[in-house]
Amino acid sequence: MTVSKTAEKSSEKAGDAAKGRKDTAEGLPEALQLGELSEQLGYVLKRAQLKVFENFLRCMASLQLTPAQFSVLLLVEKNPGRNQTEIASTLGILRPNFVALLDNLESRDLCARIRSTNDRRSHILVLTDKGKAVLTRAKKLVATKHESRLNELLGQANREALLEMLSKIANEF
Amino acid sequence: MTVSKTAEKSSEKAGDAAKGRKDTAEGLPEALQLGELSEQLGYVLKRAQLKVFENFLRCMASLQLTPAQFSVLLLVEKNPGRNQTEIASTLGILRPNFVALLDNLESRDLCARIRSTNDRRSHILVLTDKGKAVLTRAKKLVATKHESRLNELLGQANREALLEMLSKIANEF
DNA sequence: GATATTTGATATGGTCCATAACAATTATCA
DNA sequence: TGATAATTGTTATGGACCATATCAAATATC
Repeated sequence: MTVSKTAEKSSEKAGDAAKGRKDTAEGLPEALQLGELSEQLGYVLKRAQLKVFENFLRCMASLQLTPAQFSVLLLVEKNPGRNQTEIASTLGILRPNFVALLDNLESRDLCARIRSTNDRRSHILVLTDKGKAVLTRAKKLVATKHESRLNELLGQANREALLEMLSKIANEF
Repeated sequence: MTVSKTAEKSSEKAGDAAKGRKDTAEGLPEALQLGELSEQLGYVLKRAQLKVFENFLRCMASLQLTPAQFSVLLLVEKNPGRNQTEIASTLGILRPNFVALLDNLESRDLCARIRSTNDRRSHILVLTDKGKAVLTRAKKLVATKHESRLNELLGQANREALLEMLSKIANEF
């Protein structure tokens, strides 16, 4: 490691700062200043996304559905008769990585691969009855526990505005 | 794989749907319907975040800085004299995972670890002169190429509203 | 009918994230 | 003071997610 002269000087200053920094009366260390970080959209976006996914997983704990799995079920329900490539690509999932995800859903009898009679290479995806039932329950959980809490926090109008802006970024950026 | 009777029936329907589905005049396959997915905040949030990070990396290609590395440099600049644990934890990075990240920055002479004289267990973090210079250039790139494009897309007022809502989610959800 | 393309699948490597464990150092407190 | 606990940086390790190359079977193309 090499530190230039001025860097060494600033490091001495840093040491002094560390020594001189006062903790609060309760003995807690002073909180760090986020500074420009709190203005960086990417930073705040990432942290918000982590919080939302975290809460999603908690709400779905009883059904054991991850966001990715939930999105697959939703998309297959809305688009019956599509094959793996189509479903995976519209979700931004690469075909190789989609295989294990589907294996999981199929082993839990939530979804089924069916050889297409038109093109015997492809597998058509369908929700099983259990898959439909689970998805229905999942939607209810998301609506009542997850999205509703976001409405509380932001307000209905703001939530819609947020969704619109994020869609714009996702589609046009 | 087991499919219930009704699921089998719906799969037949799915097969028919696949057979009956018309492609566009140009021969392109019909686009899938996102349906409720486009209303799921988590889904849109994740996609927007990926786009923003992707653009960030493109803007920073000349400086070879990832979002995480940039955030470390920003935080160290704003909080000189803090140790690894403090910097890492406020960024949500676990101490073990912070080591390699710092090794990288230090090997590029952007940042330096300095043994604290107060507590000889801890390493105080400082930006080197090169680190300060690179960070200055990075900030300019982010402002002119990255954040400015978001302003174009959303408008200044909307961008600020978006940031506020995301902060609320990140901090209070 | 020979060649190219597509589909699902496997293998594999990279990155990020999380936990356990360790040596050195410091804090606690009997 | 001295034994014990806690903290700091670090290593090792495993899991989740993501990306590429490759393959056999099936289909498309010409």
